[in-house]
Amino acid sequence: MSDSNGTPEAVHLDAEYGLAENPDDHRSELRLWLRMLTCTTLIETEIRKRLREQFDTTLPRFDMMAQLYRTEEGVLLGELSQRMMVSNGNVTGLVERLVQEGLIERQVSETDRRATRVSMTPHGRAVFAEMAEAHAEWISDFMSSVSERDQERLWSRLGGLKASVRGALSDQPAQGRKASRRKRT
Amino acid sequence: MSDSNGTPEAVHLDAEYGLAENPDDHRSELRLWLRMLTCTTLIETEIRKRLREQFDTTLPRFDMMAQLYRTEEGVLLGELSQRMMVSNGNVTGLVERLVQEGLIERQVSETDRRATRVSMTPHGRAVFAEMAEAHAEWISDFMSSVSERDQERLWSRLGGLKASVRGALSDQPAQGRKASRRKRT
DNA sequence: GTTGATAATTTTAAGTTTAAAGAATTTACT
DNA sequence: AGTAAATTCTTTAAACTTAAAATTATCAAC
Repeated sequence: MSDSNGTPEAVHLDAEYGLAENPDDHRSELRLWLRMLTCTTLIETEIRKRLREQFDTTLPRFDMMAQLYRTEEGVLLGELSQRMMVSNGNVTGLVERLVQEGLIERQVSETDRRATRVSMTPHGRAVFAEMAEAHAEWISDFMSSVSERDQERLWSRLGGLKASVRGALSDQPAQGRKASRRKRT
Repeated sequence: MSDSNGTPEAVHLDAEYGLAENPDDHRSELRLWLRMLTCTTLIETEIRKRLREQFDTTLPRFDMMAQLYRTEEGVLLGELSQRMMVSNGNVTGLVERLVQEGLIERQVSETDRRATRVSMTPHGRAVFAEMAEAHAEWISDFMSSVSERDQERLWSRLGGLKASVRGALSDQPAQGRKASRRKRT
């Protein structure tokens, strides 16, 4: 099995290694799960590498800026935590580093002094716009062999999967939050 | 918009927040990418939580044990790094912790004293078998609203995506490894 | 006006993760 | 046989990440 210059094709190991040999040992859900993990990790690893090499930044910082870029009026930290799907403590640290780089800024909420709203500085916007363009090109390139139609189908079916997961999680007993407060008539 | 007991449905924020409002600002590839991220993060977060609560362990440790479980004769550290899709340095640390827990053990390779092979202890196997069963049930439950047919389609199309990504990455210029060495006739 | 429950974020301790440098070993070349 | 290059893993420094406790603030109930 050779590529065009006669050398053996690279053999890639990843999270799916060894599944094909024992197909009955693994339910289809598990194989699907490992494939999702493999695909996202593959892409993430390459994005991380290119962000470091070309923009001297990290993937979590890029992710935070991406969320802030989409909301010009700024985002509360709690909301940022949810949108980035990371813990509050992690957000605090990331914000600190981006503030130090002059890319974002904090404002204490005028209506609730516990809350902090974070937004991008003009400088941050300019820097991010450049990274975002490159990032979009990379993603496009990664998916260049997948037809628009297949991408659309994947997007749609992953939406079904997402709803299934959300549904399964919401059937869990609530952990004593919000549901019992605010009894106002 | 209410669920069955009349309260408003929970509103979930995640990495896809804000995309629908500006569909033209984002290529389909980007939306697909963010959906993939959202799905995998959603599932990972819940698995992590249950592993901690029910088995007092962490997701990376579980992942390492899952790879070792599939290969009874043990795995070299470099190969483990590839199969787990994490760096060599990370693997070293994780191995150390699992060795300390008595779940896995190291053997220096007889044929190459640089290399270390890692395998599960009998105790580790027993512990992992239990976790693996629960884990498979969880994944099944998460995907319970997705038909077998749709899972099959997702698996297949994600395979196409994976190949596309691999292809895009292999078109990158090699970084001076193996390819330029070994001129032997 | 006071109080207890809740909310929003920070801090803490621990684990994970990366990239790069270092050490020991192996392999290829001369 | 000697040497240079490559390999395999460990160590290091820094960043990220989590869960839980702590701190500060808000708000509904009384």
